[in-house]
Amino acid sequence: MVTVSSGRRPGRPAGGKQVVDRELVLDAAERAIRRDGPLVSLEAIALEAGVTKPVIYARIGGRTELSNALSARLAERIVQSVLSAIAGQPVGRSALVLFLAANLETVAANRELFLYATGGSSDDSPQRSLYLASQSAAPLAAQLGQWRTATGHDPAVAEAWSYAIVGMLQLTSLWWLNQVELTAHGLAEQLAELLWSGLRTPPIA
Amino acid sequence: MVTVSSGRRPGRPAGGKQVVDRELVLDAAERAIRRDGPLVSLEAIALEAGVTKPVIYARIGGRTELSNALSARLAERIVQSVLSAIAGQPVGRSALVLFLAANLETVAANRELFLYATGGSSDDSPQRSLYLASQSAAPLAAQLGQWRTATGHDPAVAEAWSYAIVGMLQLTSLWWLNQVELTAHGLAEQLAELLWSGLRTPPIA
DNA sequence: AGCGCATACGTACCTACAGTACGTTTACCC
DNA sequence: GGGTAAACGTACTGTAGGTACGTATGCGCT
Repeated sequence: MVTVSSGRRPGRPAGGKQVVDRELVLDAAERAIRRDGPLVSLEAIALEAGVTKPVIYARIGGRTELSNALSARLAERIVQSVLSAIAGQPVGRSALVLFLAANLETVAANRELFLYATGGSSDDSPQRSLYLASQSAAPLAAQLGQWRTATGHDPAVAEAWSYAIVGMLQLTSLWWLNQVELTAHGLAEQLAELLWSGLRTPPIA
Repeated sequence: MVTVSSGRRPGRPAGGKQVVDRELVLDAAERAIRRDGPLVSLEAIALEAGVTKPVIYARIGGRTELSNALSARLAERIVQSVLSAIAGQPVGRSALVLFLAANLETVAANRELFLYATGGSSDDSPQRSLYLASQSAAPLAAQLGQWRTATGHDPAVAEAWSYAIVGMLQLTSLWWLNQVELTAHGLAEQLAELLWSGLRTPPIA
């Protein structure tokens, strides 16, 4: 591909202000990902933002940081959505369903971004995947630990359990997004059944 | 980097036999990954195998297929390890612990390969991640469905549950590999507690 | 007002790597 | 013994991440 000319001439732009700030770059990156899939190039993102690559590097700092920033965005959307879904609800199975459904719906609403975040780039993505997961897992672990203590149980399992639940949601979402024969609520019910009651369901007989 | 000269001259090798076959290429790829991390180049793998890139393409067929083949290898090792661990065991919590521990131990024994398989490359890795997961999830779903039916429950949840369990193990493994303050058996116990009894643990009081 | 320095860019380049066209050597078969 | 197929390395192309450098504008200082 020929080098993209951005239509502007070199030099500081008239007005003395930055043409785009960090948030606008991330917005452009999201649009580019939605349009071109998880494999977008930095140049395509820069073009979408109306600037050139060095500006991306000045605002964000390379492909790794871009991936981290976008993953953090998605994680925060999920956390916010989940928090508002279970606000005021007593701990219990129905709250768990709300938690799971809110998570699934947010993922579906940010489909391309989710696919990008879960392994789209070429970086040390195991590390990033873990980083993304920890953003969701950390608040969950805090809640879980607190609840375990309140009900008289050992809170030591909270961290492992939170990663377990986040991992369960991650892969299940990926699977779900490629099959769609199930509503978010339907899948949330199935997962809630496993998480709340466990495999140890006694025989009907 | 300069083009790697492999020491051999062009032309069909004396003896008329292939210098390396598909399995040897995959072995070399594993060694290269163990040595250089998940970001190894195809050239480095070719060098490790003692051949050049076009041979890799002839045997395997590009980066995507290489990733798939390596992921399939890991998946099969995990499945085999798990099957031999629970062979002859009655369904129950202790069998679940064995299942989880065998899974974790195999992942730990193939650390670099696992990191490579869970997002190391630059391809459509969401698809590959799902492909890898399905290799573990499919047999699990069959067992789960069978067991659900045998105990008089709806087997429709089996597929979602199997992906849930595999995803749980995937992310938990990733987290565990970066912290190591827990034995495989210890973590397996914590996960078994969640999976077997669920969150609905009644208050002690 | 005019001069210098910091700021905010785009252009053009370098490098690395996936993927491929082509030539070269050996084996096999009639 | 000659021709074809198999097996392989060399050398190239395209693309994408990352960077050095030149250029135009704003701002403070004299």
